[in-house]
Amino acid sequence: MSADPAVRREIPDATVARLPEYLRSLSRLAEQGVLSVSSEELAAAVGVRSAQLRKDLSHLGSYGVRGVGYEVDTLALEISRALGLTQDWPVAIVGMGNLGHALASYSGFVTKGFRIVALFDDEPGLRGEVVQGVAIQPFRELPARHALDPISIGVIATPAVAAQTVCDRLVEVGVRSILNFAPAVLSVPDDVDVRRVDLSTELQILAFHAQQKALGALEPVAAARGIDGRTPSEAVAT
Amino acid sequence: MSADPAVRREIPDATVARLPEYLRSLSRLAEQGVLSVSSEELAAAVGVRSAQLRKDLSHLGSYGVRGVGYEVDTLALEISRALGLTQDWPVAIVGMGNLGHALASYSGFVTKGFRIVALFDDEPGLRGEVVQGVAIQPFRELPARHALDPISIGVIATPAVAAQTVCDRLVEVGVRSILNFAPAVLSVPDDVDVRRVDLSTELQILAFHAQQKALGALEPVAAARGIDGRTPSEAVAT
DNA sequence: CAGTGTGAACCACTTCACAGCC
DNA sequence: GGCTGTGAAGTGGTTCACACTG
Repeated sequence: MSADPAVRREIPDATVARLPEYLRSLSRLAEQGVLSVSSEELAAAVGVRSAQLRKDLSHLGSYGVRGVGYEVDTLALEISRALGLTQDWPVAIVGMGNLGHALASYSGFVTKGFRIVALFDDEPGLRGEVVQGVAIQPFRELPARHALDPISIGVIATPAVAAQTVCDRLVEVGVRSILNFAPAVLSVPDDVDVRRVDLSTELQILAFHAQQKALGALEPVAAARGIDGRTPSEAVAT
Repeated sequence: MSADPAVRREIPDATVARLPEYLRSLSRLAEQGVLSVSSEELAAAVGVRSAQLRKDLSHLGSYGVRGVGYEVDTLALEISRALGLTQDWPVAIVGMGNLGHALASYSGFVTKGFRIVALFDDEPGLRGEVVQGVAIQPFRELPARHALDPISIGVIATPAVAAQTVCDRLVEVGVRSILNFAPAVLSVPDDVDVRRVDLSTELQILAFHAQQKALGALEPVAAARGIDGRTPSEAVAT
């Protein structure tokens, strides 16, 4: 195996998942004119431990100053670079119901690196409607649209039944990154990356924790005196 | 202590996060009239390994039949029970923009266990609009609404700037489970459970993987120099 | 015998604690 | 002196492989 010294690959998935949070906090700090932060401060803002933050950042390289902290701008730039946000990612949304509209209008989209280049929906009533400067077109236009200006990321916001078909078409034209909001498991080739966001899954997880709390509460025995000051041992964490 | 023998608590978070997926697949199978599945089949449908599935299910109890598999109905019921879906969870949505509308209309909501009891938005133009049988009301009505029919889960679908205030009010009246769609980190007391769903985080994670793939692709010759890629062994996984 | 349930090995991530540097 | 960067220890989750059972 290789112990390549000069590399910055091999960033753990768990770290990658937190980088966007760090970036968001850094952007806010930058807006407020803050020039420098310590790992302690930034970690507090994001809601992680400072050791975790430092370890995460160490995967990107050494961008802090010992005894001082991190320069906000520099760190933000390095995280952006690591995430690939210094380049432009053309995004297409398929399915322009309420969710599709919400996504298209979502401010976070426009910000860093992402650019909506196409909106698809076969509903005749939506044909031609312009959202955020982009006109909704029938999904069959995908190949032509893609040929014109290649799509990097496809967002599926259709009903579950349509999701797999839409996904297949996207993969067909060459889209390799898919964000799926439909409650369906998509099957794709190995080289395609799918992430799923699902409301009902999240609700069910909340319900589980809520139930646990409820069950714990009516556990009379152990509560010798401690209903109030829960030991800081382990709160229900995300 | 806490070695309660008669309990089946202590389900790992990672398992809890997968149970909703299992449940969804089981429901689909049930619809198709399938009566029994093996761990192999169900795992394939969900996209996990069969050993993982069996281990997960073992945390709930022993509901399979050796040499045969799992009875679809029974297993679905047990998972529902474990997740707390056999009871009713009253949900309120705050912020009825496109996203709020999308969430309110989301079919997954209505299904198991979740019931929308209130929709809030201060926008005068939305006042009184009825979505899925529930009228939108000003957020200041929260305490009254909650007193009338307590809310278990609050969904925040407001802009980021309003999120913390909305969250504080929810916590104030006693809501202990919050699903946050706003791109903001909420601070809450220990006993409140917050889950965040964030579009731009997901996009950024996709962008990272896409970039990795791109870098890997132009590796064939240039490994000698500082560029380095990764071994082609394992593809980018979620 | 086919397929579950599970100890044990393995692996990834987190946390600790401190050396190193500004 | 203060804070980063990081080996080492600790924790939790996954995978293996097989004993067990209907």
